[in-house]
Amino acid sequence: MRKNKISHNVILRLPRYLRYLEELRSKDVVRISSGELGRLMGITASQIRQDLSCFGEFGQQGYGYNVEMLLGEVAKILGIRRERRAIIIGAGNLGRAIIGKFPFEQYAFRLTAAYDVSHEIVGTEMAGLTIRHADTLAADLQDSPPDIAVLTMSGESARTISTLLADAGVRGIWNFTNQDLPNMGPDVIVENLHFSDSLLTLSYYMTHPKDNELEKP
Amino acid sequence: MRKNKISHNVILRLPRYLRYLEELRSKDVVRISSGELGRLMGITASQIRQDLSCFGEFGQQGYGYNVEMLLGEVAKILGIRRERRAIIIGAGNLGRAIIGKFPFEQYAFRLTAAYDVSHEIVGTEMAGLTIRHADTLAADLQDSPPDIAVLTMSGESARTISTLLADAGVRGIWNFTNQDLPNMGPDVIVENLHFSDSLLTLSYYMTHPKDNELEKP
DNA sequence: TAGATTGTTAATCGATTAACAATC
DNA sequence: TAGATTGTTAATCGATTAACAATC
Repeated sequence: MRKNKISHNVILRLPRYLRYLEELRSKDVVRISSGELGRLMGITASQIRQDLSCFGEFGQQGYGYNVEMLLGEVAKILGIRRERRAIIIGAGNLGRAIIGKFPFEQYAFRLTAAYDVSHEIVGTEMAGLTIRHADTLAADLQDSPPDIAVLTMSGESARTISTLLADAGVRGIWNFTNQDLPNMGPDVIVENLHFSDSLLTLSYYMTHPKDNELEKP
Repeated sequence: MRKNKISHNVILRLPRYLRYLEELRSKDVVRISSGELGRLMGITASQIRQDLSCFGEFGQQGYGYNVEMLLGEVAKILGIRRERRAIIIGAGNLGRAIIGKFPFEQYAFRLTAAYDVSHEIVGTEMAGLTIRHADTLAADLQDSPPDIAVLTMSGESARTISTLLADAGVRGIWNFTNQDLPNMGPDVIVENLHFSDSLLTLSYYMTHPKDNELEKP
């Protein structure tokens, strides 16, 4: 039975389910029970069944889940379906790493434009894209804005640019800058990837080893 | 009063407290109440007081918290104190972005070595570091291992290298690869930064706009 | 002093785990 | 059929919010 409101914790686990199911499929595993999957992932079978039940009934009593089918369902839940367009703003080292290495296609995204302001970078080609000058961004957005924008430039311009993007109809922002973005209303989803928050979490757990204790029965 | 066990949720909020306090300090704000800070951060005053009370008593009735002092306390809780050493493995675009731009010093880390396997990269200098060949890693670790290692190479070698690191006494791994690392026991803390999990979370919320509804009273 | 705001205890809310009837 | 495992309901556990005495 579908729940009305899906909790954030459930949503954060979905990509993990996807990863484990992909791994199982790559190993040609056909079926998996919540018990086995739970052991693999280090979570309870109950939690898996509870999580999945938010979205539908994907298993079969006495059998478990078909890996291929469940993978497809989780992908669908996560929105990996028909192609969406992405642009990236900032083609410095981080931007280049993402342009060159990140498997957008795997998640049904297509990177269609990249921007920078450095005249050494603008005009160069990278993974089939010619880097454009950020000054042309506003005009480029006029026609048909992309679904998401990836912010990999330095932080100062993050707030201005994200407002520009939101106004142009971009509905998702994947924010790698160290800046928090202004609230752009409920129609624009922002996902932050704050490197420093992550390092500080590591730092905390290294400083307080006790808190990391956990045992499995 | 200090709690015995600090919940993960509390720990994840600490870096955010740090960021907001830094911003307040940069604006020369001297004191802040839990109420004000809560309004700023979009969380309840209760939660802030509850969170902080896990670690000690940092406020004063009728006054609130001294920004400078609380900032110092949060930094201390997060382990930002005397210098710790970090090495980075992988000096491709992502590695270079981190070597060049990430403010390790701000978090009391000092980047002391960088490794790669490409002969085009090995030997080059970057932010004062000469990139070393990864083959020398094992030997380099003998003397005194760094506190943490940052994994920014491609994923295939992640498992092997992290075992090597753990055996050498590295106590923290900041993992940017798309691989999950093997369990290296309670003494080695792993912090994953899975780009794709983050993009999928964005994708989910863009696909299910309803779940993102939230209102403030 | 009066007003403000803390730290903490109690109440509420939500998430995880356990249990089990349904059924493949 | 018998065994296994689901989806779901109930029980437990934990986290957030509210309330308030203490006190600056």
